[in-house]
Amino acid sequence: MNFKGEQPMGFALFTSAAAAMAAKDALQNLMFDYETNSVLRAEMAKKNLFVKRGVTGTGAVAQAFDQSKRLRTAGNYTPSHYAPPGAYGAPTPASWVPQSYVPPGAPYDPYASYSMPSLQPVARPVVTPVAPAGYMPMQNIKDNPPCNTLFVGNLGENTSETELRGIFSGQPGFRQMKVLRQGRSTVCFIEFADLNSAIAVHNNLQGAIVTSSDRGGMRLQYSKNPFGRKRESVNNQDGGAPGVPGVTTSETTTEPSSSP
DNA sequence: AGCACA
Repeated sequence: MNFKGEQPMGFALFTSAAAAMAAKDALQNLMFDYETNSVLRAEMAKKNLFVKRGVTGTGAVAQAFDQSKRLRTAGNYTPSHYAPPGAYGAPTPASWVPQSYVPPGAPYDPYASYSMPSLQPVARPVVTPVAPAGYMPMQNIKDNPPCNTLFVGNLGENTSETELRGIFSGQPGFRQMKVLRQGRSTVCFIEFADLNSAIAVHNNLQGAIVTSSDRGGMRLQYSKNPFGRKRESVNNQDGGAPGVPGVTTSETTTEPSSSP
């Protein structure tokens, strides 16, 4: 290899430790330069990336700081502002780094207005109160019941299919993707192997920025018509009788052959 | 603010 000791490196912040580990495994040993046979090596960082959101509004570019450097330079550092690390697993006290910094009076929750009553209590990543780099706040007003296929909206007309594929094809459970051009906007369908994979991506990549799109973050919804699911006739065993579906009261129960 | 393909 050409590099000796001085190798380029980078850090990426994920919405949850689980998501970070999934990405790490997905990208591990990925060959990113076929000419030099350069292979990507991914590790969990020793410290969490501290991300500060720009103050100027929607177009502001997020800036990332090394948490350790920030701790060194921070003036009045009040640990009382830090919340317990929630679902990140019990960290050893020695290596514990404050995870959820809540700016006093300015809590920021990109998923604040998002609620899905029909969602089953599946493990959702703890929402980071500060937007990660590369994400935009995204309102997801109307959504469909969770299924294994995601609908991607808020994509500009010249959104690169290659970029979308790069974003989604590495996600756990990814099956296939279809891009649909609709005049001045683009939509995209992604099928996953199972419901949980779709839910994870729906939550983790909500509002993620697609560079080739000119509309900021993408909107992730569950598809109305999942991949490969034909509209199947539901269990209608009552022969299509209108009104009350076959309610069986104790009085009307018929014995098969009570007569001689 | 837009849901195709089987």
